Amino acid sequence: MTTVLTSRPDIMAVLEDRGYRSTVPRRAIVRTIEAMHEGFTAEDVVKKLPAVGRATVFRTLKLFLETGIICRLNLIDGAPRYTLSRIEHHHHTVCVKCGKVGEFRAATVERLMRIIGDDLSGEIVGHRIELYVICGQCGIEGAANQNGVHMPVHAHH
Amino acid sequence: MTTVLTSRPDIMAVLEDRGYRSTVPRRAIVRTIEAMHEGFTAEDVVKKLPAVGRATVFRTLKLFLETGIICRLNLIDGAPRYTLSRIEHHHHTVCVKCGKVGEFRAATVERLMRIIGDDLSGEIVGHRIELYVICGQCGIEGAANQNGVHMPVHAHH
DNA sequence: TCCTTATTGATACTTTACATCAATAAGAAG
DNA sequence: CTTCTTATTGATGTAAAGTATCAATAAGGA
Repeated sequence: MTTVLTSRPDIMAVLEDRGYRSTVPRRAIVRTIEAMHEGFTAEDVVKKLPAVGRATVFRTLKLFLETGIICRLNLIDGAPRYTLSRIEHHHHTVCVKCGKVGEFRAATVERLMRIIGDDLSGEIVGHRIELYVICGQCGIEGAANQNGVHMPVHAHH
Repeated sequence: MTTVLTSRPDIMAVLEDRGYRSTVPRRAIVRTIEAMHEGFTAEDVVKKLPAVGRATVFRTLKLFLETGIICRLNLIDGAPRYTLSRIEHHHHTVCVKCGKVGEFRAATVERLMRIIGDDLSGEIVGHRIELYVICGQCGIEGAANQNGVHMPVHAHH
């Protein structure tokens, strides 16, 4: 169930269908983020592509977000993390040790939303579910271990 | 089920139990955020308490967050929003029109987590669920209406 | 090849937040 | 009530994250 990788449509084609141009910086950014599995930050992209202006990176990520090409996760701490949208509607797991982002789907979630919606006064227009996990790899590496990404654990609200 | 307000313990008492001092700025901040229902930003507190230094506000909110006294919601856009923790474990609704934050509990959610956890490789250490809604009031005020808080709707991931 | 206009990059700026550090005030002890 | 220790504060500077502006450039249709 974790990280179901279905085939993804060509990103530039999606953009062109919407009337956006296929430019050198955009193609570079697409290539870059396709190569970065398990999520990336805006700063990651800026650093990997010194030839592309900072503003352009942020503009492009924003465009990709609006177009649904990428997802954004606002973590408890640190900069937002992005992932390529691989499956239509999904939710995220974030490893609290290494920051790796995974995706999952669960029909149960959608059913749950409908149940909760009946109890609320307002109308539900969207939802966001993030699971904080200790990923397989970090679980193995265990206690004697210090990693880069810092994630406090008071994330359970 | 929405916004169950159980009685909340005295915040300063909680802090003192943990060895923190009861200071003038801290009491001022507690009073302020207790008066602000439906969430607040760090900047809200800064503006309401010009006598309290900016750094102190951020430090104190961070302390409150670590102590579990307040919750933090990283919205899609704009500054993080905080709420007083009124109930032990809960989730949030955010109005995409006015930004008001509500709280809810649902036993179904906890059950769901256990079901999903069985399917994941890692161990779940926490979760976060946010429902994006159009709150009762905003729903009534309807279309001919422009509010302060801006919230894009691509929030359904 | 030309022409229109979306897009870019440089720059400056804003917002949010943290680090530093001397000055202050909590509160325990006497 | 006074003294003493040290947590806490506020001013200041700085960092990080992201946006606004605008002249220069390059996409891509004609």
